[in-house]
Amino acid sequence: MIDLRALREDPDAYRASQRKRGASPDSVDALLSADADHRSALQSFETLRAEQKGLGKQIAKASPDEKQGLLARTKTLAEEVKTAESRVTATAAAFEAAGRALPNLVAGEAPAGGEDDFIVLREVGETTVPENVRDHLEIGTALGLIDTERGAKTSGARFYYLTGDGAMLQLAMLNLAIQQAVATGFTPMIPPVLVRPDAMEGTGFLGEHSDEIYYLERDELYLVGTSEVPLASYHSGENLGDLSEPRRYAAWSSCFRREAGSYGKDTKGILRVHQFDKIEMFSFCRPEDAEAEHRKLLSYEEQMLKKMELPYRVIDVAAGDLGTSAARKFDTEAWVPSQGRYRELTSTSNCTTFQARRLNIKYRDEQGRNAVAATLNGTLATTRWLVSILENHQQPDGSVAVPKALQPFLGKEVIEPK
RNA sequence: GGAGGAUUCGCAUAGUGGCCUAGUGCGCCCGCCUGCUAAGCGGGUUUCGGGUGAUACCCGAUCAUGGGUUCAAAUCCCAUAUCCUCCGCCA
Repeated sequence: MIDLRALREDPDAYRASQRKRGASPDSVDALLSADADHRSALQSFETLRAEQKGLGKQIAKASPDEKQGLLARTKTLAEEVKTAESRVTATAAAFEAAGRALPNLVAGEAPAGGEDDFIVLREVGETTVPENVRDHLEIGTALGLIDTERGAKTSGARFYYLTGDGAMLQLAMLNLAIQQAVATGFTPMIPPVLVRPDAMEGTGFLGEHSDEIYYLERDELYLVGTSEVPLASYHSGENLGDLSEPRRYAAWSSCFRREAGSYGKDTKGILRVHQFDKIEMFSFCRPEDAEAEHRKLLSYEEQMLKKMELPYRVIDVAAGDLGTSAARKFDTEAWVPSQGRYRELTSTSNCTTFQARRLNIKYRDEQGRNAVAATLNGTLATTRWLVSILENHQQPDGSVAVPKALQPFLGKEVIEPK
């Protein structure tokens, strides 16, 4: 949800933001007129209601004779109040719908354009394609780390088992990520992954992503596609005090995605699956600190990538490819030798006050007034990372070298063929 | 699955149709008093929206949520949600 006062003050900024996303600025004007309708309906209702309350007080004190006269007038007034109120309800619904239709104001620095208009901020590490390169599925199958056939037998396409050292490798990576997060001031969390409609709605996932979400109809619960949902919802409806320090959480969770509309895309291996595990960082902070916090989340992601000894690049995602809630987004993409290109491993978004406004998350500002907080999220590790780890660390003899940082968890330096 | 109870300001509670402009206590904020501290005294303190740019003032909404009855609802009626207790079933 957009800041309406800011919108009224400077609608052009929002029109420009829409154009930058490649979306129509008409939705800005639709919201403005819905807002005006709603406010005028509110005002006429409030005037009538004030009159009704005043008369009610007179009646309470009036003598029986006077009462009769007053009652005649209040009866018609009651009708007027009722119609005015229903007009308020109707305009409010239209206004809310228009409000939901407008995505967050894009940050000034974010590049304009669509999916392909990102800017590469930096490339780190050397990308190589080994001779006789094998993809992660070949490696994983040969070493007994990944079993997609039995995954399909049990659950269908895009499901898999991680087995033996494959399971250990993932646990090692997730543990390392949590450890790093705790060391940098995050509170570790294991959140619920089944959530109610209002939690899903509040984080904005029921809009553009609704096809992606598993829904348990009998129980009216959604399976989360990311722990961003339960983490954002954690403080919903709360006032977080002065927020002089950001509140940071890092959650481990399984994530579930239907991958509707991705038929034929990345069908091999574990690059795109219905269920995976993830460590997600989430920050609540003052709006003025959000940009610096965003940089921090990005730097934590890069730290993890370096610990995994992966070549990667950082991109500044273009406006048209931002989510509804994001004002700016940085992705990191790791090198995948078998494909000869970079693939997204992490994504960090600055949602400014957009998400928190919907979830009603406040803090107390310098003047002691309640104000809307900012929220940010970022990925610290996911199952997909295994793709890049296995492929970049494959060795000519068929083994895979374990990154140094994971060796203590795994108890070995190399995963050897059996 | 079944039966009961609960939901009121940050917390605890009072409140059975107009006296609610929601009381009280705790907490918190401001002040007074006082060698210091504690205590005591006085004042303030739900949240959201609008007038409106404004910390003042005025208006409206807000007693879990949504409907209804009424000139008038925290209060009466209906539905729903959540929490708690108990029973049953299951791991």
